[in-house]
Amino acid sequence: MSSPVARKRTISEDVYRALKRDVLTLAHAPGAPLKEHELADRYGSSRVPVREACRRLQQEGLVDSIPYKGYFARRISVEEIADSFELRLVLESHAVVLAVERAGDDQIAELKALADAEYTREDWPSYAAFLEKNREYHLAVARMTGNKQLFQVLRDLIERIQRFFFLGLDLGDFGAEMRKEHEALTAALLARDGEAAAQCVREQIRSSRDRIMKALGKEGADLVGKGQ
Amino acid sequence: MSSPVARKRTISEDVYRALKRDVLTLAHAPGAPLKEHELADRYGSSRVPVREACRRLQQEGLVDSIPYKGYFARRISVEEIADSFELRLVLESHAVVLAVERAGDDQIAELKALADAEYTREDWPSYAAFLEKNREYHLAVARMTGNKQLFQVLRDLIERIQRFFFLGLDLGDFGAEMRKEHEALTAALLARDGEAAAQCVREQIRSSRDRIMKALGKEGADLVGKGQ
DNA sequence: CTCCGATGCATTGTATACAATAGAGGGATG
DNA sequence: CATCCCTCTATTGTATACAATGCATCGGAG
Repeated sequence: MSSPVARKRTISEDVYRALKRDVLTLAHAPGAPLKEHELADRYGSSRVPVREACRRLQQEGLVDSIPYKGYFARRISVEEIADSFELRLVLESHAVVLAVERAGDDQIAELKALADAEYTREDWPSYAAFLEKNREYHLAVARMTGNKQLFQVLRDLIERIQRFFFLGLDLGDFGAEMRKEHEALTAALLARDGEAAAQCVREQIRSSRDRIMKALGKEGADLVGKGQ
Repeated sequence: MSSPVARKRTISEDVYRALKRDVLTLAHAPGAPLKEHELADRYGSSRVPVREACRRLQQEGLVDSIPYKGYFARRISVEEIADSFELRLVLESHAVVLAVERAGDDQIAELKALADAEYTREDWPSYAAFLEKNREYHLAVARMTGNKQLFQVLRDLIERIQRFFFLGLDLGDFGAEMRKEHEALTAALLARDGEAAAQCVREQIRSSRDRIMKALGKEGADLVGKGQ
């Protein structure tokens, strides 16, 4: 699925990757203006690659564009959070059913290496690495469907959802829980039990959503919009 | 859902819309190189807006980009067709269930105006208009879910699928069939019968897919790639 | 004091100039 | 005759110059 030839590097591509990373991790806060010249300095290019990166991110739903006003890191609303998890529930619970039907045992076994993520609290890099590994796990499952369209849609969605976890909410300590959920899912996949796998995924997604929603209710009233 | 204020017009936005339309209707054949200067002439701008439009379409999966080689209207493969319809089946059959739960009677009633599309064979503009109206019907249903994330994903997917219908395949005469299917779906929605609505959608999508796949098998071996 | 409009500045939108790359074609060499 | 390499050209990638727009500021009118 990933291109075997090393893609030619362009500044535009580098800026896109860097800017996307920074938007996903909220290095650019939701709603913050992305000034072309500032970004050009930050990423070491001229305005042109910055603009191309912004346009791509706009199309991904990570950036808003207002003509003659500028680009802005997309705001996060409770509506977006609710909608995103609802969509993810549909897509991913179906994805695992397809994975059960189509993945090889070897592919499923590889998941185990991605299922053991942990992090130490109050340690941002560790937390970011944990989220990254968790995302890789889910993307690996999505890839196993063999459906590239589904994979790409789910990948983009999961990336957008990543942002919610960087809001600085107190989500409690969910490393251990997530690890158990991953192990249960991997087991269900290996057992070729689609319904059990789907159930795992549904629980996991609801659990993530509930953690965020609960934390939002308590402390996040000012962090996110109410969904215009 | 659509912004009430008239968005400022920029050349970049105009080119994006025009180029997208032309890619969707295969005015640019799958695989055809999109030369920046040519497009700039065609759409009456300089290369900059063309490049921005290409970047956006790249992110939508309608255009491929190869650094220092150029942009290309994305090729169509049987794999993409199969994957797209499989994904659409999941998304849209779930969407109608949500629509049943959340849409108002008035919204559903508005569907009737979009359900009566017809076309005359061998008449390209009529055919294009028919497909357009059909798409609007499905987008209206997607909108009724109230889930913007789902709507946008489904909209992009349905747009990509539109391309398949411009391949020039002999799909038979499906105007009447589609109209009946739309009426059945509208009725199911009004009756608030989610399962019946989902069944309608599944049948409709399978029917479309089968028409295309069957026609491809007969005449389209050279029109599309075999995957990868 | 408030409101309104003009003016200036910061920022984005667009065009163009220049640099880098890919690919084709041709000529020398074995 | 095949092969390699060089050059030349078409095309894209990037930087920069200029135009258009939005916004804040300031000054005057009421």
